[in-house]
Amino acid sequence: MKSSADRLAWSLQQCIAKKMRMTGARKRILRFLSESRQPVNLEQMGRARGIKGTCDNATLWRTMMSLEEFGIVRRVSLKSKMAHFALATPDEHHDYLVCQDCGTVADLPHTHALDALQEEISKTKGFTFEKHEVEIYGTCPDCQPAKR
Amino acid sequence: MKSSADRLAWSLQQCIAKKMRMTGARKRILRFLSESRQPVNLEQMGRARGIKGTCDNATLWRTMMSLEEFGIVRRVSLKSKMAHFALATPDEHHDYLVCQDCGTVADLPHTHALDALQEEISKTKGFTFEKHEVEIYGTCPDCQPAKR
DNA sequence: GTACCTGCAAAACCTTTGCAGCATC
DNA sequence: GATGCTGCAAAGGTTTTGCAGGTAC
Repeated sequence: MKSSADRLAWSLQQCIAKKMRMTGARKRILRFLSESRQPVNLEQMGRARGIKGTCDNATLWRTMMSLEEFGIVRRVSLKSKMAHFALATPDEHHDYLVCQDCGTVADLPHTHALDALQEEISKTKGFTFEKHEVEIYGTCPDCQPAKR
Repeated sequence: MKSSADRLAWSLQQCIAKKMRMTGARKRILRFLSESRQPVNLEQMGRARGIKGTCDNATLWRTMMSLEEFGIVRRVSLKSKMAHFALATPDEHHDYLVCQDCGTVADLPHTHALDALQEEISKTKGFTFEKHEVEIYGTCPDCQPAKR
């Protein structure tokens, strides 16, 4: 797992490489995304310390659209009404385990079983997974009825 | 794979069990869902032969909400702006393979690799998968650049 | 007859766009 | 100084709700 500082540095560097202007709003947004270990939605971003009151909603959106277009963030669905975003740093997991009851999102670490699954899908379906994304919905430990 | 008739019979039976009133609109909706092998959205449902002109959008929505609440249909995210729904018949796959380029949805048949993945997640994360759902995003054969 | 369902209409909500002014390069 | 970014405001599209009337049980 990369540090927030590493993630921030990576995203800033990407923006420069893509010739995006480094404005105050963008720095604040990238800082927040770097520190967010789970996908966040616009409302969370708008309320965040360091962003609140400094950035219009339209700007937030347009910024996220640009960042997504350049591959710096990913849009994650998560069965939510609102769009969620997460930094698209390389060499980090981008797969999610979502509780169908409470909506908690957990990381889905890369495992051998996942590789095997993708390989099997590639063989049978012809799909490729360069920029794959997996969302698995189940029931988290906290939401499982206490059986005994 | 169950026949459409089987799927329809199951859904009708579920509605009866849940004491939902069997109105004309609901029968038409269930028929359409039974015949749909891919998740469908409200717009598709509203345009479908057998539904078009006979059912208000608000009714469609409220019906889907009821059906979802009773576990008769599932809401599927599919990274689409619009909500998609699919019949939640037992003993059928409810996993999807989505193309990140064209949005095509393919079935993800149950494989041993998927079982292995879930087992591994259960062990390491404590998630259970009674009503699991998996969405995997990759690139379908048609959208892969022709390499040679 | 009662409880639930439906259509119509309008509201609520998230997302998108236009435009004039401003900041970055 | 030119280009791209921002805020404000308003439009667009999907989802949600209220209410009066109708339908299944």
